[in-house]
Amino acid sequence: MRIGELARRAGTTTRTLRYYESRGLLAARRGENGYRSYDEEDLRLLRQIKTLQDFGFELEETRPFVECLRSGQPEGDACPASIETYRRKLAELDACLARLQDVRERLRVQLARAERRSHGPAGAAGAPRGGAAAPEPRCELAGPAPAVTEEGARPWT
Amino acid sequence: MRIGELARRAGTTTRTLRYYESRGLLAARRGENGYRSYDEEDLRLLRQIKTLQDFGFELEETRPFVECLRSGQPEGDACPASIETYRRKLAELDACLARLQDVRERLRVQLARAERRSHGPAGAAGAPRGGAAAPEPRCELAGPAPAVTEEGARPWT
DNA sequence: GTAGACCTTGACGCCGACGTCCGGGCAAGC
DNA sequence: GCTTGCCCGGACGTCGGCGTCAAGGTCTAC
Repeated sequence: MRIGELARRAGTTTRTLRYYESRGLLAARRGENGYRSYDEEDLRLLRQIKTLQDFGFELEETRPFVECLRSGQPEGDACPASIETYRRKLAELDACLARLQDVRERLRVQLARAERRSHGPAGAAGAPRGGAAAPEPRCELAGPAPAVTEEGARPWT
Repeated sequence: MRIGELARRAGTTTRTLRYYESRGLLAARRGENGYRSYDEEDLRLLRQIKTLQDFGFELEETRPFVECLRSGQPEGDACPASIETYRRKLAELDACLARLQDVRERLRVQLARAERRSHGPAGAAGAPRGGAAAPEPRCELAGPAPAVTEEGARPWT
């Protein structure tokens, strides 16, 4: 299959695929006309990458998994390097969670204090009021995957 | 005081101060020679900004607090807009924590499965072994503040 | 007068993971 | 032949929060 189809099936873009190729992940064969050619294996590699990215892995960190798959393993995390990466990532996540929880608590306290102060004392200035449509959570983790569109039947469109 | 001194006292750099000025936070008076001139109030503004940044606030999100202080309030979070920002941030943090915890759990499960598989079956390839010096936690929150250097007595140096 | 420490503005660099645009080639249907 | 749709590579843009360098002005001490 060509790059456009692979991109659609993987729920990504051609630009992304070319980018991955430039980074050395996901090499493509070429047809006579120079077009990139992919197979089902490549789709699996791509899905592995996407899954890990959803877990907050950086592109580089998905490399062990991709190479593991390419080495013939049925699962990207069947190799020691992949498992090691899992462990590192888990540790990072724990450190991250600890920090965020600490900050959350401190922020909560600050808010409580500020609210207490603003209840009694003077300084009445109309509050912003009304839901201002939350802007962006920001977790550097990308929301709950936007659903991978499989090629077949797409009633919408 | 001039920009260099303020930067030192606030534990930041002159570049940062000029950047804040360009963003409309922290305006400076100018001396006859064109040099920026700051006072203790500015130091307070800066500290407010730093504190919030440590909490993961983006620069723009510190604006309500800074303006609150400039309006004469004794505390940057004494204004409704600041409190509103606290609330938004707290909500964001909660959403972020929920996502991270979910990811953590999924990652933990994946790791456990991968480890189980790699215990029995073949595929013995020397594991990386040895601590590889943790690279970078990444929380977008900046570690536990590097201690603000106050101008007076500095035995080191 | 001259070295050194400080200040000024302006502009480019960085990082990650792509988005977007450009000019041009290729393939298929009408 | 012409349009439409896909493909190619190259290059610049994005975002936040500054770092870093360049070329020059200012003030102080010796």
